[in-house]
Amino acid sequence: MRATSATSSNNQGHLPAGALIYSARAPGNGWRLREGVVRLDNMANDGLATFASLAIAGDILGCETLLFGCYTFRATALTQCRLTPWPEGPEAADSASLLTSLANAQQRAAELVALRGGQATDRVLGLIRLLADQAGRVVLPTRQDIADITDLRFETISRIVKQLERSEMIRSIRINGVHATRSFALGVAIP
Amino acid sequence: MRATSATSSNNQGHLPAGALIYSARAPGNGWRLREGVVRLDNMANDGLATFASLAIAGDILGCETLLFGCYTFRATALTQCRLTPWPEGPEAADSASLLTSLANAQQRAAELVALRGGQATDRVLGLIRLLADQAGRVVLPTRQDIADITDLRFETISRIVKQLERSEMIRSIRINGVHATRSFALGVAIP
DNA sequence: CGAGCACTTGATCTATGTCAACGGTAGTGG
DNA sequence: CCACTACCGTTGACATAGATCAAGTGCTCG
Repeated sequence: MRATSATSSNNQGHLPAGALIYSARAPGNGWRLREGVVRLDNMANDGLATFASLAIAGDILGCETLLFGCYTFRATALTQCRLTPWPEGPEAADSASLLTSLANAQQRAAELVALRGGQATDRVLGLIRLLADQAGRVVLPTRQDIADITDLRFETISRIVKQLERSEMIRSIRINGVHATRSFALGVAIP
Repeated sequence: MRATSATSSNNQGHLPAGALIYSARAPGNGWRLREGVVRLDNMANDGLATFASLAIAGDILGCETLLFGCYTFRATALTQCRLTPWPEGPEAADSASLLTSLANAQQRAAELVALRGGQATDRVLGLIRLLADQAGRVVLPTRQDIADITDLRFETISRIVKQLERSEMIRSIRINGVHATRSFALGVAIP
């Protein structure tokens, strides 16, 4: 783990959870995230990574390489991901498509802000809802990754997830190839 | 205060601190923020405003109106602001300009995230640095607005600002027309 | 000069952090 | 196929940063 790169050989842009997608300050191209969840980190000079942002299906990653020639953040896959190169074909520099991406980015920023404010339980629930598919199924990142995203501690996340499970807000399900403690179905409809 | 709108008569797009720029779900056009700091809020159905995002000089506001026909967030001026309509002239739907805005938006999201994590003092200092001009001068928003941005309480902000002043990290200065408790110069260089 | 905010400050409470020990899962190598 | 081991997650006991509650004080503007 933590070795594969999107530019390396991979099966049709599929990357496993935990994989490094690209490194900060490395050269490369942009990507469209088709499936999965990606974590972006600011890399301090001393090599310390601090959570910077989140990308979910549909988002554009690394568009800044078109401007600066290299990536600003480090990107790692939090769940299994599928990426395709961006810009591509006629969609390319289409300004209508860019406008949509800009509006999406501003919406995503607001969602991220919401995940870092208020009660701990609400933050975790907010993230779970953000990551859930239409059927209410989620493959959660590790407790530590959830903690980094919500600015809480992994022990706190562990307690909250367990409590949500006990109160039947979420229900553990098994998905092949996914760690037993990470796949859930929402017990209640997404509001 | 809290009454003027950007679309109303105003002197050359200048708005005073506290002014409403536009309301969520209202129709209108996009804006380029030329000077000042703007707060964006998510408006719940019950009229409750929750902080969603921050815009600083150079940012584009309300670009989603081109897609949806109305604003997603409510925008209010935290300091005196100057706005110009967007898109405008040749800059218009230029995809290079949109790409820059997209990269900026992603950078801004990361900065916002950083303002909501870690020690309270670091968050406030981070915001002060984000808002300071090149000379290290800042007109701070109200304690309550700083609290909403950093997800702290205004009493906590008050204590922290006072402590920064006493430890000479910041120094109060007087600016005409600005409340005595809000204008500061950084006592230490911006790292 | 007086009213209304915005800010300051003290005392106390509590949600979450911290530290520590242990348990379970899954990947690895014999 | 099993044993080993490295993570990852769970749980308890205790500490603390910041929240909350409660008076004040001092700007600004009318």
